Amino acid sequence: MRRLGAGDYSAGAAELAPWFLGKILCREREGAAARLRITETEAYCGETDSACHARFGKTERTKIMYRRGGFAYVYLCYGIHWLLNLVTGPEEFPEAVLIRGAGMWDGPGKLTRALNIDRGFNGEDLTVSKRLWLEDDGFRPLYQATPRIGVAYAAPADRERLWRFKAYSDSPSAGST
DNA sequence: AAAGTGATCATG
DNA sequence: ATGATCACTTTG
Repeated sequence: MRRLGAGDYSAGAAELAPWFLGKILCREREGAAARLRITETEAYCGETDSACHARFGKTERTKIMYRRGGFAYVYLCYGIHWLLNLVTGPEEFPEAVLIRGAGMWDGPGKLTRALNIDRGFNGEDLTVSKRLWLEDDGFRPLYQATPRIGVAYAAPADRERLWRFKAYSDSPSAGST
């Protein structure tokens, strides 16, 4: 069991999104740590990705995406849901991976609701945080890649990219090594 | 199928 | 200051 460090977040989002599948999302509160295996992710890849929040450049909201990988990017979606993203890549490359499902929760909004993750986690450094981090226990699930959800506004080429990754199983016994 | 919800961003 | 937009969820 190993906490992910800055080096683990240094590749691009499209490469890391499937790699995050099977990693363990750890949320500590009131002395107890919830550990949920990540089952679904999506990659958002920089200013040239017309589905990415950074498509209009660096703003107050997106500036966290321009930091080095390993920070959390948390934003409010549709006025209701806080969505958790993992910033990836080197400084000044605004890429991030949306966590769409983990453990028993499918849906990015349900997950953050269950874990009490809100705007207070935006900018959290997951490589050192005492309340939110990722661990690797070696499990690598099989997965399928599909187009991303909810990006109808993006250019056709970006809509079609297979940047959504879903594990077939969150149980080590049913997956590969 | 469609509403509910409010931060964010562009415009004035 | 105002209006359009939106990486979702729930209800019918």
